[in-house]
Amino acid sequence: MLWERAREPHAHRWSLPGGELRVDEDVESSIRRQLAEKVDVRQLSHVEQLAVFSAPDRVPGPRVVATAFLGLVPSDVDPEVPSDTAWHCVEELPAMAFDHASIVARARHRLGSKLSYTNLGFALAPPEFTISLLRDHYSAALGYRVSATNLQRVLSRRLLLEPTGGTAPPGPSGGRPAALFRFSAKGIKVTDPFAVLRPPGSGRPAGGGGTT
Amino acid sequence: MLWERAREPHAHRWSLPGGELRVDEDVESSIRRQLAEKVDVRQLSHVEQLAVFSAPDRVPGPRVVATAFLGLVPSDVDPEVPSDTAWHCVEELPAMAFDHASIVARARHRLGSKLSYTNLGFALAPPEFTISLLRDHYSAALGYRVSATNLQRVLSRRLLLEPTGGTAPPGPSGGRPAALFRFSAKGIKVTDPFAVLRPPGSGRPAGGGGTT
DNA sequence: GGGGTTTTCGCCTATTGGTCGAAAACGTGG
DNA sequence: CCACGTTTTCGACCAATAGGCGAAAACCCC
Repeated sequence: MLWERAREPHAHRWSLPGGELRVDEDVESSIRRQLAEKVDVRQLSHVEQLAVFSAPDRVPGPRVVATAFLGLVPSDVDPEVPSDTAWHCVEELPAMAFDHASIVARARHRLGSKLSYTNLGFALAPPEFTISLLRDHYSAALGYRVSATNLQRVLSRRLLLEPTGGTAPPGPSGGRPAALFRFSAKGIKVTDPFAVLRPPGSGRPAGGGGTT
Repeated sequence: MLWERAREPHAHRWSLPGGELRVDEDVESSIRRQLAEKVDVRQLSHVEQLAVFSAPDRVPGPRVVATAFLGLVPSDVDPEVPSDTAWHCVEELPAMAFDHASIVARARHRLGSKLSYTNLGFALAPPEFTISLLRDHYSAALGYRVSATNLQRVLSRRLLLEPTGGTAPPGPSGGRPAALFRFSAKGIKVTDPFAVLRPPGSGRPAGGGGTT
């Protein structure tokens, strides 16, 4: 989600939402506030620090240090955004202001990596979803085709998929109705690493702490 | 590596090395400068951003935002450090100033996680090393016993180990001389994630960009 | 009811991680 | 110099995971 800058520098170029850190908030509170106030995005399914961008010349004038975040919104929510703001497909991004293009590149890389070894994929989907929908999100994020068969098997083995019992109606061209699933917390708990060679006894990789 | 604070606040408590960001440097240059100037640590085998710590009350007085780093030094180099600075074993850390204990906890978690899915382990070892030495480093970082047999096989399969042909003399209690290895760049290139389900053609997981 | 479509499931294979025990190559002490 | 303890190395074997393929299931429309 980008908004079009009105003023110089870099007028009319697209930039990431953000703003200044207040003295009484930490960086995560700050980005959540910016997103809520400026573009009315409140239903973030995942927020994590990406990196600090601090090159002295990253913006003209006095140096600005930015803490970049990766934020995800489920695909079924579509927040109303101001007129100067719009969603863009990551495959075809416009010219962006400052170093924001490299920030986006980092975010994409991070998301792609974490999809395979965390349960971050569920942050992209609605509470109830079909395997096909989930596969489409994975494909979009990863940039290549993903097998629905394998995706379901891998996630099932990790105990992350729980059938709701319901089914979704097929599309206009027919087809078997897809079973609905929800995310199950019985499996891997965290939204983060694990899989460290293999902790001592545990057959399952152990969960770690927060968003490291 | 910690140094003991002389002044209030938190006098006599141990804290992580660091300092203020200058206007003409980015955060990584800054931490490298601090380590070189203050504690004469110049041979870092790996440096990566950990996270921003920005709670308004993390230090007394005006708010200080810290960008924390994970830095690794090979086990064969032992930089001379000032008298108020000392190496500490992560298993038995002293009381630490501010929120530095939580920073260390994050760093440990990050290192442990990345050991299994990156080649970060080689940053802990000298240019030439035995499997036993490498295993000891892995064990220390992970906090549990690691099998040398398995470590060697896993790393070999990833094409990361290259035998030098030489051997290391056995210890005072005898034993077969250990073969020496060096890190090979033929395998996974990056010091970072990959293993994304499985990119299209590639039998090998594809490498990504920098230190994301 | 037949043809096209989409999902689901079962079988088969390849790769990876993990364990175990034997063999190799060294010191040492009688 | 020869048995013994020690450490490393290597092979065999097993379990868990990932990926591919095709058949069957369940729906649409005509």
